Amino acid sequence: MEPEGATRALVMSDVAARAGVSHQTVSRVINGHRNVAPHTRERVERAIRELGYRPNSAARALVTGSTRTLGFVTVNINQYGPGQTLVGLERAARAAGYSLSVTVLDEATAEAMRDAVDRFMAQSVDAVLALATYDDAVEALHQVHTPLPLVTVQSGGALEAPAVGVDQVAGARLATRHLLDLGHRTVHHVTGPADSKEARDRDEGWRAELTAAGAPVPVCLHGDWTPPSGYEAGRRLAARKRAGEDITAVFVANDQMALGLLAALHEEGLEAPWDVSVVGFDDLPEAPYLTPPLTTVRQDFAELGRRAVELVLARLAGRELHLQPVPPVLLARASSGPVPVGRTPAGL
Amino acid sequence: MEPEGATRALVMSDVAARAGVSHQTVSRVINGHRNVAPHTRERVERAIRELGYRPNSAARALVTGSTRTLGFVTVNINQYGPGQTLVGLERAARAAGYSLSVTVLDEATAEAMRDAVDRFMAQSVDAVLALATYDDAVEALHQVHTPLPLVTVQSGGALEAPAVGVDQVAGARLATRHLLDLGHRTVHHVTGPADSKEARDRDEGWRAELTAAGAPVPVCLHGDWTPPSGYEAGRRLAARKRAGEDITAVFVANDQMALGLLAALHEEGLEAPWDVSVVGFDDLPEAPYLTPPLTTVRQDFAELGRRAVELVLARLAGRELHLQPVPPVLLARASSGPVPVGRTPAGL
DNA sequence: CGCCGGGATGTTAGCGCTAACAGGGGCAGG
DNA sequence: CCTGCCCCTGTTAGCGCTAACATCCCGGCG
Repeated sequence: MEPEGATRALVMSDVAARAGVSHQTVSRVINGHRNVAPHTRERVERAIRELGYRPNSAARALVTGSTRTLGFVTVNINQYGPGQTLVGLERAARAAGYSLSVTVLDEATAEAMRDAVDRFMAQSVDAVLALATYDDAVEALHQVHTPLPLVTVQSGGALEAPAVGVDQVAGARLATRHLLDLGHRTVHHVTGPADSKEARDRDEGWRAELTAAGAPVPVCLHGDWTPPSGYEAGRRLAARKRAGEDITAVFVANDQMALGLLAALHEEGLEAPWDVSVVGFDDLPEAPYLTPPLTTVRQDFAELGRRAVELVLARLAGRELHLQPVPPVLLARASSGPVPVGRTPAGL
Repeated sequence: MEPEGATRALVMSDVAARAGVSHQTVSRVINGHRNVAPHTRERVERAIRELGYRPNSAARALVTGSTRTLGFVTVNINQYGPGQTLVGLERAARAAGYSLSVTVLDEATAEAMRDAVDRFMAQSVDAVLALATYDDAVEALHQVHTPLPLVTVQSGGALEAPAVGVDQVAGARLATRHLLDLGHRTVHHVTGPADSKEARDRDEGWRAELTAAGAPVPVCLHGDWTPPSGYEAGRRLAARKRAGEDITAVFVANDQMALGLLAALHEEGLEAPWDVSVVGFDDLPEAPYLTPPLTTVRQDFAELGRRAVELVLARLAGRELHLQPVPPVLLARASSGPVPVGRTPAGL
């Protein structure tokens, strides 16, 4: 047993010498080639173990052309969705024997995106995964002429590149349907930023469900995913309600804004679900503990990550693969209830 | 102008040929060596630009022994702190010309940690950054005999390895002091998980401040960072208060638990700050929009990331560097107020 | 008995880059 | 005008690995 504190880096020929074979045989063992005698294989494996040898990945990458690294670029990881997507992706990549190199964009501009992909190329990652919900980012991705396989996540198919995502439209319909089922005449909507495909998809789903139900489609309010913007929307909504507008249900495009909205409503003396029902999107860990617990739509990020990696590996293997969007799930909690007319909640 | 759609990867000698120099001169230009005639340098640079050439990082890594990649290993990135730390780190690493390879541990066990570091070694990253707030992780880090420079983040100096962190003790003292200054006789505390150094540091800071002020040190409640555990603590606290215990102020070890606690209190008919003052830790984006807006302690993760990278680069350069912990900041909001005796809040 | 085929192993040639040394031309000083 | 030095540039030799080819040995068959 060799002491593991190596003064000099171990190389393949050290293993070869110890096993009494050529370095090429060691290489064959490591790469699992057949045509190695069982006896030899075992001796080599023992030598590797005893020495604690690790193949040099740079040398390997140089000759094979693959670094077994995936690049992931995203914006705004401080939001729940991107963060969870990262976790899901990393887990899936690791399971497949790949490392994940991460870039967090400061801003969702075309230039920043191009720069990030550029860095990935320089780093010679095998493929790039991009969380591209913002149009700027998507556009930048369009412009990047790269021989690298590219898979976009949550881009809503806005790009011809292979993509995976959670079905945002379906999620929004779920939320809207839920409120309609509760007896609300219609549902108001607070959107995410207009340049986000995700936000537009949720808007579209909301609109579609309303139309399908023959409900009027109210003018919607606009936010930017952040709690302050939800707060602002809440104030405006409260004012409109006080002015006599018939507002009983609101679908907010994400939980963070819903939280801000709830706070504003509360300040204005309006309480969910009694005065107005509120549904969010994302299912933050905090959602069940808001006042009131927030009804919301959950996205399965682990599954999303798994599919993204699956897709990228398929492309790497030259296979074409088409994946259906991941279906979201509605979680009904206390923030949504029947229409406020003094009756106790009855329906569902 | 060459068309950039390359059928074959560009190599250094392509650039050399175009610029009419040897590949070594190209190398010199790329690596910013002096002793290159301005005229030549410019011609080479133009050729690089026109061809869109990018040096092959694997070849470079092979010969220099450096991949210019940093490995970052963390647990539980779905929490705000780790996520923000990642962002800060990535930003700082990128600014220094390094890439960040990320591993998210499924569980904070020694084995998982060892495995992660192992992978990093195989990947030949230049150094490893570890977010090691859990004892298991710290212990694992102890056991990992690696020639790789290792810098721990938020480990509270529990390891002899160089470390950076936000001063948790100071943050907890800030929170406690704030409540004491408001006139509370003492401050109760909901801790994080016992095997987290961060949690213990906050506990220690709370205890120290109380002792320094000559205030009694109540038995504390235990949570695990999650909203449900905070909720649970809130219920118990409410019960104790109803049972006649003198509870007027609570310092909760993080915002997520504080949120759960607030919800439980609300359910029990207790409202902050009227019935009890609550202070959290982290400053989630949601904190200002809770009901009531949460007083909390903010950690500067961007700065933390910067220092971590600074430290790791110093070690890589052979310099020894000792950095002071990053000071946290208290943000007083509506969830904390004077002792409840029927008076309206006055001070601050 | 010699030849052939195929499995096991060794040898050689790069992958694309940087480091170390070699050369060559200009300018100052003798 | 030559020497010597310095600045610039080119040439050569690897980094550690894998792929392709060469070699060897063995058994089977004509």
